[in-house]
Amino acid sequence: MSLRHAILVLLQDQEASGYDLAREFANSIGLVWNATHQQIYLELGKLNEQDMVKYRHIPQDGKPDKKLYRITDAGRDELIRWLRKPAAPPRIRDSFMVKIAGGALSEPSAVLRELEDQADLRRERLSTFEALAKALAERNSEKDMYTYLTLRRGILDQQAWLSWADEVRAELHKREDLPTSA
Amino acid sequence: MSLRHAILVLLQDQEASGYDLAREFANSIGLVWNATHQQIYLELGKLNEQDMVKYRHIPQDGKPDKKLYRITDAGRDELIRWLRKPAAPPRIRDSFMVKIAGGALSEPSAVLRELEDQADLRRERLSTFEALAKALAERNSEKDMYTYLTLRRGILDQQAWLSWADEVRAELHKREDLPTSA
DNA sequence: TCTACTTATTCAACGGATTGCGCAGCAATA
DNA sequence: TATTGCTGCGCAATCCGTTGAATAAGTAGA
Repeated sequence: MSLRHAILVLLQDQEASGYDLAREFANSIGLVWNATHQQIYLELGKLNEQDMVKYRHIPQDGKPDKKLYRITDAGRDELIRWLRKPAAPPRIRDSFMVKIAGGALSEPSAVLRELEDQADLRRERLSTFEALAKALAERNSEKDMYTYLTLRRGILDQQAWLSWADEVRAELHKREDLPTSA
Repeated sequence: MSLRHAILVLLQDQEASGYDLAREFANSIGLVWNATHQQIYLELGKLNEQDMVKYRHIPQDGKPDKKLYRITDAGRDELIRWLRKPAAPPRIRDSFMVKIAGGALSEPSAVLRELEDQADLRRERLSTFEALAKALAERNSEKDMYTYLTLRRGILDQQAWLSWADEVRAELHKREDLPTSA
């Protein structure tokens, strides 16, 4: 659980609606970790109940009304408290690892096929991230730095996965008698 | 959701109780991804209802009775079906990324301190994994291979995180005027 | 003109995961 | 003797996350 804190972080800078947050999410942390708008609205509701945020109701014409949320002092306190509290590193929860263990017992070639599919996806993601990171690095602004670092995290993660895939491929070919190419 | 499939994979080899599975989990996939016994018992219950597994009730003296679960044909079918179905790569859900974005706005030094704490943890985990992997590689048995690959995944993951931490450290030092050492 | 997208919020349902608790008895150790 | 730790199972509550859908009105494009 840290979506609530992610929201509080984003609200530190400016007032925003749930919709705004959903978009901002998609452009920063969400590049790597996405949250749906439902989640965000839900969390905003809870934060409001707990007086971590408050909102102004803004009637609009042409567009639907919106609620502009702002962080409160209680919210800022909670955020700081959370920042101080050390967090446990997240677990890897990759179903593909299960497939490797399972596939070897039934269909090794199917696992290899999926390995290649996943690798393609990862390579694609990698080049997307690299392009975005390059663009951000050139602008070199203070505000973009966190987005840049987030992207770097994503990049290193893809690279690590791809290296792992190389090892898995080699191991499987070594053990089974499988063709060298797909 | 792939705990159910992880369980089915483990049950392919042998009959096991929930307790056994919890332990096996801790020694293979669970090195990297842990599941609690509650989750496992719950999942076994559901799998049983759906006839994916069946069990024999084993009375014991000295110890509490146990249920030895075995995979059924329906379970094996389900497993194969799942193995064939391509899965989406998991998202990175690391609250530390949120902290970086948040900490810079309030207390950069606290974030750096936690970065080092996390790095220590990761380094520890890394050397544990490396020791285990080395031992497994020497035994070089067919059955250990999947555990070995799982460990390699964990190792590469820790290394990637540590590289990222180096970048974060460098970036933060570049921007803020902070001392070079902790 | 009809379709599709954007802005904006919310409800409902389900399933997965975590936390906390309880029961039960044996073995080892402090 | 008292405490801890291991084997073994389970319930209940809560939370987190995903999917799907509904409502509502403007605007851009085929």
